[in-house]
Amino acid sequence: MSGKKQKKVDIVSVAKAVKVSASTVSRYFNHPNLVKLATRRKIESAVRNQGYIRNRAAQTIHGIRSGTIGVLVPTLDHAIFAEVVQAFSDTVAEHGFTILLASYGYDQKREYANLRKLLEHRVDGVVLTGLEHDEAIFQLIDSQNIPSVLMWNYAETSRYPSIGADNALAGKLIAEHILSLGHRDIAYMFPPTTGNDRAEGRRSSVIKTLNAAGVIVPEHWQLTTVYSISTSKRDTQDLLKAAQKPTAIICGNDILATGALYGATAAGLSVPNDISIAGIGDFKGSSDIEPALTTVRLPAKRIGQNAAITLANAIVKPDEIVTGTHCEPELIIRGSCAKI
Amino acid sequence: MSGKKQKKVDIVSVAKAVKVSASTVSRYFNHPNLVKLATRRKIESAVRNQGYIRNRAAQTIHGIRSGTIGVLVPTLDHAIFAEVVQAFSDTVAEHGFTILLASYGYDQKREYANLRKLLEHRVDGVVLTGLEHDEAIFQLIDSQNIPSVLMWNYAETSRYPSIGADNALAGKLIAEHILSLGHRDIAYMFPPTTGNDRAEGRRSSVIKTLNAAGVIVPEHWQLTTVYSISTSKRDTQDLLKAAQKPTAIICGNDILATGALYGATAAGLSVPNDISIAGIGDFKGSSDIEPALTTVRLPAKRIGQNAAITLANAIVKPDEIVTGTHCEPELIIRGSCAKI
DNA sequence: AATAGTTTTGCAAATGTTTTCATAAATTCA
DNA sequence: TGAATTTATGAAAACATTTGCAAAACTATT
Repeated sequence: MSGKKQKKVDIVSVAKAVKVSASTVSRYFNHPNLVKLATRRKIESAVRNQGYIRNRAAQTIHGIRSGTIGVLVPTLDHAIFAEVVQAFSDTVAEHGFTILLASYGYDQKREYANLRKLLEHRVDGVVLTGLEHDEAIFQLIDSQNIPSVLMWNYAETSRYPSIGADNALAGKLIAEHILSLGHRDIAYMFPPTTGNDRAEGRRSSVIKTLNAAGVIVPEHWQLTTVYSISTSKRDTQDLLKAAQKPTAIICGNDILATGALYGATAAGLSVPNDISIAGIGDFKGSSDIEPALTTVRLPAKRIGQNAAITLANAIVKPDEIVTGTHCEPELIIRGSCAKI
Repeated sequence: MSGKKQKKVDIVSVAKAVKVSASTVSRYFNHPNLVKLATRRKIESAVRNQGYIRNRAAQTIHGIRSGTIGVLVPTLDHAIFAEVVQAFSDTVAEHGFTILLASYGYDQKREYANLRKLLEHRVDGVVLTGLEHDEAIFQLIDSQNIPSVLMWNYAETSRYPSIGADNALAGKLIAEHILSLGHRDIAYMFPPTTGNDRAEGRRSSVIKTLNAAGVIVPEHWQLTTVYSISTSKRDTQDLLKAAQKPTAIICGNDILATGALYGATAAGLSVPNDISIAGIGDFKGSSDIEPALTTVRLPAKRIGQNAAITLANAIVKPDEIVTGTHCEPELIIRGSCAKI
């Protein structure tokens, strides 16, 4: 398009322009202090007006780091994952890495296939979402011996260092809070938990905490509801049609809780006077809804940042041992729950 | 870790195991029909038990496509961008591409720097978000002559083919709707529009449409509010304290509209009886809120998919000319607006 | 069994860098 | 001013592949 003939511009063409060897140009980029200031200046200007851009691919085959980190998430389409990825990406960018992102829609086969793709690109490290993955995935990563961390959930003994919140603790916090408000007739609503260790951790710990306090949730108050405001709204309305109503509903995440809130209102109940509703997550918007949602904050941003720092560090200092970090969930008391 | 000594596994080690040359193994991957079935079988098994993973970097320096597409978004932290990226990523994945993602927080300097990074990785194509970018960005892309598309907004004459919704049309649709309901005392609320051609397009077209109908919005009803439910809630409350109240508020996006809805309710007004509130975007949740939000749908998923198809096609068929696509915005009438 | 044609394979060069080693140039010091 | 250092540069090998060309190994045909 432009007047200049589209000549291939590489390190050699830059070198030629400066009348210097390719090695020197290479050094200009990688060990600038080894090249004389005057030469550096000349190279700089040649680079500029040829529009030369370094070729990471060519560097990578020397065993030099690719400068990419593979990120595997189930989906970006949940605000909370988007937030984690955003924080992760920003933070690794500060360390000079770019992320290769792949999402697998909770499908293990796709997760494995995506991981292979990332490895073909010789990513310097990998982040997985959640603690549990197909054994084949772990083995594949092991075989490439590149650093890897698990983000979002935390457990002291996970296959790789984990950076995240302890979901069981989150469940415990909210259950204890509801109990402390005097509730005994409690319903709960969780998303389907197969292949989703995060939701499952919360769920079982809510149940355990309630049971420990002597509260047994009758079967028809144990709802399983897909991740959607409209579905949880409908399910809540149905639940509240019965003569026997719970005085509180614990929801597995804030989306479900938002739906439950709408559902309760639609059923003619006042929140929190007639019924208390609690979520888990503290999603964006949860504090703005009317009444504001009592929930447990899972610090997405902090998790993303910490995971990024941990992984970036593991990459540049391969000999240090890598440890996980617990990003504590925190009970956030707002208006949607009240004393009975 | 395993018993096998961590031998470097490359195409050569696979070749050795099969007693065949590296070329043949290479062909096994790239032109399988050129290698005898029996040999193919043997290679396959060697690949499997050595755990060989192809090295895209080594291919890439031969001018072969890298199989990556660079995606530049202002942020992932708005549901709507996350949705676009998700759809884009899923769709290009079907064509064998992986995305290199970089976000720049609406900062042009960072956008440029990120673009350079992506180019260093020799992405096969680039998507930018929105129509307007620094001239340096366009020039950089031009100089590398790789295909590029603009996504999210649509304009017939954009620097690169654009795939998205016409934001001016979206603004027109909602303004016309509000006018058609008989409103004349109209306020509007937009995010700061500097460096955000999307919001600006909507804003000016709302103003134009209102003016054309003889409606002039007084200065104190022209609100500029940052993208946040709580801020727009507060601003709306303030606005509605005055004796003179508008009968409708047009909001630049659904987040602001949601806040406005809360604000109106908090100010003791009933929506839509006392005041109508309209948004733009049709974000997830907009249909679930009470009352459900009247808005204009910007088909994020469709945009992402179309952008992906367009770019993937431009990459594999470099000679075809590439055209943009308008993904029509659509007026969605729900409960938050009523006849005056 | 010889020839012609086809299919399969290997050799070697090429890709764009980095790095080691050696040499040349510049600087310091006596 | 020359030797001893130090600093700056270049030549060539290396990295993991792909590919054009030519040779080898088959098949088919007579």
